[in-house]
Amino acid sequence: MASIKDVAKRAGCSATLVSRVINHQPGVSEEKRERIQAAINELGYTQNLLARSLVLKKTNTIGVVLDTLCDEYFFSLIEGIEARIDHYGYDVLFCSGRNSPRKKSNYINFFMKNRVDGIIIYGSKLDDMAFIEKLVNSGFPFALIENDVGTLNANNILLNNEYGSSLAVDHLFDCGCRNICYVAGEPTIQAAQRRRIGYVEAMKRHGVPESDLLILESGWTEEEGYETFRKYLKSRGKRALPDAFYFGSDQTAFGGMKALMEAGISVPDEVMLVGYDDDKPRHHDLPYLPLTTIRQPLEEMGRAAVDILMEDLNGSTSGKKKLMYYPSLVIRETTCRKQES
Amino acid sequence: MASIKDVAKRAGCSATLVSRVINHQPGVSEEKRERIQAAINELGYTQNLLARSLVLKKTNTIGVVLDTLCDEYFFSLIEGIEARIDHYGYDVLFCSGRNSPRKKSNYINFFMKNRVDGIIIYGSKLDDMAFIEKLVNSGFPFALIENDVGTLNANNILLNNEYGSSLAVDHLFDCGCRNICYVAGEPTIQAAQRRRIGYVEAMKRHGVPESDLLILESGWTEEEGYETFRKYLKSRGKRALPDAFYFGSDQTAFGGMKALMEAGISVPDEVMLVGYDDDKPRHHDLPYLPLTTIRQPLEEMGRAAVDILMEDLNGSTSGKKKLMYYPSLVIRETTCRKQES
DNA sequence: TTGTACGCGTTATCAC
DNA sequence: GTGATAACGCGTACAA
Repeated sequence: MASIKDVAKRAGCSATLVSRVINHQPGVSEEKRERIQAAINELGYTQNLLARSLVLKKTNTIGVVLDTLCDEYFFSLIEGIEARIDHYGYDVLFCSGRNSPRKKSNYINFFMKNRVDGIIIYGSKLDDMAFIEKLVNSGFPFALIENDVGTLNANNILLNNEYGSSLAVDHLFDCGCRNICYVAGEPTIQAAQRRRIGYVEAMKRHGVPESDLLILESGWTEEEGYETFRKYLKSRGKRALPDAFYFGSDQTAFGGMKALMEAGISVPDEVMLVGYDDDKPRHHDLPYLPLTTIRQPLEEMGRAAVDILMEDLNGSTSGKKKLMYYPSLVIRETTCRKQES
Repeated sequence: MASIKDVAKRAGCSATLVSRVINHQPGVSEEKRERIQAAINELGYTQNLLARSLVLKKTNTIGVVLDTLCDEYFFSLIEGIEARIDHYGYDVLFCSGRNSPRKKSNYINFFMKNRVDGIIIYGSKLDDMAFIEKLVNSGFPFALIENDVGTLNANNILLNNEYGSSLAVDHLFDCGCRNICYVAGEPTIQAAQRRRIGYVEAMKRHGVPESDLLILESGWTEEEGYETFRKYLKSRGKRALPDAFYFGSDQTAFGGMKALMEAGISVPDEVMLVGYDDDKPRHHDLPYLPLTTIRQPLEEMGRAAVDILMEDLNGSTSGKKKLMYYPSLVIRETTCRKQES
């Protein structure tokens, strides 16, 4: 690979002038500029960003670490990040933790070794907390989405999951439901815990004593939801169902819906369903009913993450920022206001 | 940020020893090793990969450039790449051209400036050919998926689109269809042209004269497919439909299916449908019929791209490699063998 | 306008 | 086992 010196030699000048030409800086005579440009073309020279960033102590790049790249759920977030980053003239690099905390922290470490100026990290399992703490102590600029670091001094973009649960429960009460079962999942995920707490609080607010609460434990995939509901329906026999199920995740809800439909139970007439995430079914072999759900403003959060990180990078603000976003209710066909009888 | 020299000073030794410790190399006394490790922890030192890669002339990283990160279609490809890359101990960085050829070439240029050791590029619009040529001439290691560069000397992983079309047409003939309309789209996409050619050839092989061929032009999104079919159905009035439609893309097929169902036309009884890509509907508000389609071995291609690139990087082979993959037919519910009458 | 000299943080070479 | 030293390719004071 041709270096800046090779170009200089060929153009018959010093590397300084070549550097100026590459970076569109003034202070080069037209004649030299042309000769240098010609030499660049002849040699097929490209700037070595490694060396450049090394001396500049700046890469003009930010890294994004997600749990996986293969989940539609992240599309809005990615679009938000991409849309906003151009505004700052930065490049974005994405990588995936492939659903492994170890891989994820590996990639964060990779980025921290001066490969990027700042990192945007989505979510995390609870057991990553030690890692997050190390990250905070390192002083490396980053913004963390959907993982509450509490009092730790970090840029933190959060979603109010308790509020989401209250939206769901309130809506179901509006629809005339009283006996609402929560389908919980993945206790290692922070959001899952919060949604569960939100459910309990909302039910209590509606006057349901905690001892009357129904909670079904399930994994958060469609398959697990399906299995959970098959067993649940089987074990109940002919006993009456709750008025409604509120699922901590849409995927679980799709699985549950499938099991209910197969059992001949009519949604929303016999039982109403509310999910969480505004996600889509992964399978398409069934006529899934459009699911009432809780939507998170992911695109907006992606843009905010970029903005916050850039502020941090430019040192325009001193402290770290915490932002709280609120989800909204999306009413579809698995819930409906029942006729007053 | 603490540098290797800071660590050396604190540990009371030279940078050389610190380097050995970081890179797990032998030739350091146990005593020094411990003192260095302690200094590293106290200073919160992290290796600067920029400097390391600069001197090593190697980043141990490959870059992947896709048209977009927000399309399920790429999931298998991404998984294939990720699954295989670990085998080589490399890191992968993804970035998206955001469906803009300019952005895409920007990112390729970015990667080429010594940020990665090699690049995997998916697809391309036909008008990128000039850019591809530049890329080839640069000598930078890369593998190009789904874009035939012809005689250009490049690692090229291809899909036989003509073969896919012949699978579709043959299957429809098997189902008793004779009058098969091809729904073409996006002439700027190489694959679209090939599929069209494949359709024409297959029909001719079945004895249908070229002048009898039916081709409907349409964009490749679901919305465009829907609009195309609404207009088409309207303009035809009561005249008979073809026996079948073969779509150059599943998305178009979903749109067409929607329009057909709305018009009260029964699939597959009145008309059969075959798509291409083994894609999923983007919308879920309709009970889409599982679509018979042509599936591409994207995961395998992703793995192959990594393998080929690594061979190239290690210089174990001299020339560039060309690989041709063949799609397969996936029979679902939009086609069926009709009863012999 | 132009060139020299130095430093960025790292690793490899070669003495000791 | 240990430590100078040079080199990677670049940007930038500073001097000319």
